[in-house]
Amino acid sequence: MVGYLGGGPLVEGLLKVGSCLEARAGVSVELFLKLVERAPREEYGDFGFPLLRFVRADSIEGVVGSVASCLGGSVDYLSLDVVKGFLNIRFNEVKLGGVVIDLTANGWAPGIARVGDGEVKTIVVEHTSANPVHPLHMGHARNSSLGDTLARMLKARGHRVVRRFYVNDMGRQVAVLTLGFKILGLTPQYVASRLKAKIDHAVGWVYALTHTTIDLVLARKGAIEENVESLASTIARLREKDVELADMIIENVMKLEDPEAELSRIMSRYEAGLEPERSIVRSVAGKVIEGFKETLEKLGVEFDYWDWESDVVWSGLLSSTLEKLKGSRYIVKHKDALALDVARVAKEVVEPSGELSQTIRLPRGFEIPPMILARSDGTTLYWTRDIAYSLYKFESSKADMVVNVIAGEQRLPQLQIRLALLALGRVREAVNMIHYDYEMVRLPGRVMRGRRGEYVSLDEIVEDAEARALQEVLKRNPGLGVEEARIIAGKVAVGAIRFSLVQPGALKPIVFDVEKVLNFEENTGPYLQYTYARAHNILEKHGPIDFSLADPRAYGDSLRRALLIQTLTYPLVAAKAADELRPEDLASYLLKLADTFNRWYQRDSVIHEQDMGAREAKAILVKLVRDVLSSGLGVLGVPVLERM
RNA sequence: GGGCCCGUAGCUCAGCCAGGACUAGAGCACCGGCCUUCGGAGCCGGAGGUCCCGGGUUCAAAUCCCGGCGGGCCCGCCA
Repeated sequence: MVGYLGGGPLVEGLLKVGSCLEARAGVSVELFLKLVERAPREEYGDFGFPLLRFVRADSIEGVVGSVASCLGGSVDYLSLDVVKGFLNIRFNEVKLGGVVIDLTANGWAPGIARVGDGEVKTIVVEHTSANPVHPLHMGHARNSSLGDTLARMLKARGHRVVRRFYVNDMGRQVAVLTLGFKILGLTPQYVASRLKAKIDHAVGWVYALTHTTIDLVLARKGAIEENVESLASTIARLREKDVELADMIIENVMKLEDPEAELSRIMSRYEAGLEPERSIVRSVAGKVIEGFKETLEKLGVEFDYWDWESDVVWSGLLSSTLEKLKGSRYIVKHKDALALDVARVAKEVVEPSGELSQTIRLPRGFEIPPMILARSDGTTLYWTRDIAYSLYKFESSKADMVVNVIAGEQRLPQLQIRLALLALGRVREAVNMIHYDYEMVRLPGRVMRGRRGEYVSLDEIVEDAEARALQEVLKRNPGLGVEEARIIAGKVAVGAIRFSLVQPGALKPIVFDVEKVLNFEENTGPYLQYTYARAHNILEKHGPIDFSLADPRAYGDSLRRALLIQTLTYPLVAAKAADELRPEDLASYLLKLADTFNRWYQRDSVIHEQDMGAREAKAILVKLVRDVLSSGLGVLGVPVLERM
């Protein structure tokens, strides 16, 4: 079983019940923790476990009696009983409260329960990995928010976490961009200053213009199916920004007889490390990455490593991996190209093993197409490089697990990569490479298309949110200086954006709605930030807590009691959310906690409390809430604020 | 044509994986109260639902299975 260190008295109580249940009823502690849940009604107790699923109805009473005697006197602050087939656990709030008061006096605060010493893993989280050809947009924001939150959760759980960004600089997209800059013969810095734009935005403009013009050429030749008029109008729209530069790109691209051949040439020259492609790509993509960093920094997202796809090739890692693949018995020729028969890997390696087919996630009855490893001209494809990179992620960090935060549209290639790892005999890596998939953010009625310059950039969203937050802050705190208001507004904006992207389950399609992100009311990040600020200020007004005076009998009141139980559940909820990679569970827990707290403090004053024992006990409750919010918001990357 | 994801109040979502305490919960918007505050980004109350549809399994289905429908994504010597 996984450990839950430092979970506090409530979690320890539950764990003891779980281990007694394991000893006396054969229900594993793990299963117990999975199924135990808050009781829906107070009269049932605090937590319930559906024992009827595991034990015959007529023997339930006996089993629970046996569990109770197993517990013996080891925990005196909880009791068990049976209602409607559920094993119900009720905490004695006065005894539990007493334990908590002592612990808190000695510096304990609820945080994510940590795994045991022997269970610490090294986990690589690769996320965002946007193509360095245009600025980050809302779609990437969901990826970054999820990825960064996962990394924070796993780290708080006690694991070693390595955050990686994979720079895709070898694909056609970068080649398109390189063509644009080759034509211009200008640096991205110069273009940016001419356009008076942030550098990644300026590069994005060159990219969209070059790409769309290429497509126009191809469409006219009938090589691709795109509407010529709509391409032309996109070009006209983009051109307005800087007619002179635009015309250079447009005219020169139009002159190309075979743009596709030109792109291939650029790609293979870059793959070979030749100039000027090498310098152009590295400098242009490098500048875009600088723009990414600036944007991500605002959101509190950082990386440990920026891995360039080209380095995977130039370091020889790709060729050595390819050599190993060539030695595999699953290698085939597919229409003259070197390919891997991943369908056969699935049939021969995965299917016979029930365990593998669960983790590898094979779609049922689906013909998995062969995976082309190299074009007939010998150049490689991005997924071939991704096989090598996958191995690199494991090896360079000695990782036990790799979490790839990648949109759901890449499910098939991700599956093929896992199968390729199996073909190489790398079972451990295949099983421990998790595709954390999420559905993409869409604009109402259409998708965001970087190659047409159609997207809502993340910088714009952050700016809008900051402006909106600033209005709110100034409205609510007229006395605040503008500088301080700006700082606060920035944090509120980040809280709003990150929370809104992490709160819905990752598989829910999100249609982007500015108003929704800019809403700061209940069920939002700012609502939680506000609740934290209130809790903090109550404690400030209250002054230092005198723990020796705190009287746990004060926790008999039903809202206070609810708050006590709820805050003490945090270590378990957060640990489970981390283990299951479900940030949304943590988000909804925090919202519920904030609701309970807001309901309570408005009708049960702390600093006006006359009874000193109750006053200090209540102050401790506020501290528990504040500490939980601080931990939870920290994990979600929502900044905490003491004033707002 | 095949595969995968999603479908719960007008809107955004939780609950589904591990079926029972569900008389299906929140928020937004709407209606009515709290401007006598430990800061109203809050609190109290109201109204609002064929849990997409149809079968099946079960003592019991929003939850599991089958078949549809609707939306999205994928099935390329693109990334």
